[in-house]
Amino acid sequence: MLQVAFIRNNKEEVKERLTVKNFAEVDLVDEILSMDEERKKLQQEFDNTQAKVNSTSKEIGQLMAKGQKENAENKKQDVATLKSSLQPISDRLAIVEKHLQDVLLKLPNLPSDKVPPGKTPADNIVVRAGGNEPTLAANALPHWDLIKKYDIVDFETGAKITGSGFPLYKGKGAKLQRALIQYFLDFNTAAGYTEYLPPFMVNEATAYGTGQLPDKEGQMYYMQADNFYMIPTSEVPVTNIYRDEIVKEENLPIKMTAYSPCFRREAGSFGKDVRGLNRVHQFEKVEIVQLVHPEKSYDVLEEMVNHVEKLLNTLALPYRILKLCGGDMSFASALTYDFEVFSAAQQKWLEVSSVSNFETFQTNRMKIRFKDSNGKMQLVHSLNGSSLALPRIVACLLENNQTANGIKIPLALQSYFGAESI
RNA sequence: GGUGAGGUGGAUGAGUGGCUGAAAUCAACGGUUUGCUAAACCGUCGUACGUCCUUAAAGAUGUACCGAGGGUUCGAAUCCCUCCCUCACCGCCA
Repeated sequence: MLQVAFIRNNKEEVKERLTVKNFAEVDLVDEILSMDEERKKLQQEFDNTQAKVNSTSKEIGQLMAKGQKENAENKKQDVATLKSSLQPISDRLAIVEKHLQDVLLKLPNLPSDKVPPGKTPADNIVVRAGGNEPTLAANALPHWDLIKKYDIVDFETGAKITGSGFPLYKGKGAKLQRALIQYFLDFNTAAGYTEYLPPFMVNEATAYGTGQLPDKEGQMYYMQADNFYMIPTSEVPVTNIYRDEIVKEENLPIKMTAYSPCFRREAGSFGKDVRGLNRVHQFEKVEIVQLVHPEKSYDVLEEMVNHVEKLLNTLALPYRILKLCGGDMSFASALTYDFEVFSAAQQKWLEVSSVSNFETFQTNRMKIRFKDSNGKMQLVHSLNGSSLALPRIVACLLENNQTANGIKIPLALQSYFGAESI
């Protein structure tokens, strides 16, 4: 959520940058500012009247103490009059504040000035690429055939148990999940990230904090009886660890990592690109999150990108890093790098990580602040990235590493997996 | 699910209708003292939204906030209602 004061002071810039993100309702900015004006006027009126009520009430107390009952009764009348004039003001104020809040929640984050213009994924910029594309045998199979051949993921039974898009991993397939999770977590903690295992359901306040609500309401599984949401990523519970906290400046950066299953309804995204592990409703992911000093967030973003790149390199998969254009960025992000791996049998790039700087967009909602050296309150910046999401890594790994003698497990993973191949 | 006890500032904790935005202690910060550390002493020490003043910082001032939301009252941390959460015990249970 953007800060009203910032919008007030940078109106034209805000509009311009929202346009970069292809945000259609730029007029909301003017609406916000006029509502904020009204809010301030009402607040002032309310405060002044309330101040009179308070001081008069104090006088009444003193008069009562002196036994001047009649004077006190007169003052009571005064207060009653004041209060009746107060009611409509506070009613109106509540409406304006609520409306202002609702509209503010609709505004996406501003893209940073480093964001390239563009509308579709085709406008994203390839920053760099690495790894080597394998040359596969003529009879190479896509991963949805490989998982059957080796009997490691059973979609049909997953669908029987729950529904489509809920894979049932089996045998070495299950162990590969466990090995990847363990390996990723170890890799992250070695880089100074503290490991967490968070709740997999969150309440409403938490879902608002990271921006899932109200923007992505329909994308989360919802438990009506308890008003909980299944997490779409561990970013949600992990970033909220520090909600409503004032952290010490010297404790920044705060670096956290967590494994969790991720639940996504993926409403409206059926059709192509959903075969096999390419798009599922439940998947495993290891996430990294940082809360940092605002001056450092863009350096940290690069650091996180390098971290993920290093991890991908150890898996020896062909990858590329994209800087997302304005039109392809998520609601809450100011700058995002996507990582894609090349799935050789599908001849297709698959997204396996998204590393973003949210600046103060999330922390303003969550009120995660620190007191700077001048004693002023400032919002910290939040960043996160996948390190890494499993299904597409597995898809790519199966396809690219298939041989006549089975599927080769990358060296870095072998000690976790306990074998050199499937 | 049941019963009981609770939720007050960074922490402990006092506070049962006006003198309480909140005692006291600890922590933290600044200073004095000091060979260093420690101790002692002095001072500062919540957040948000406004207003005034100012180039700004600082300062002054108003309002709100003692789990959340309502209510009673001239006046609520304090009384009443609803909800949430924590702890203990019981029940159920991986």
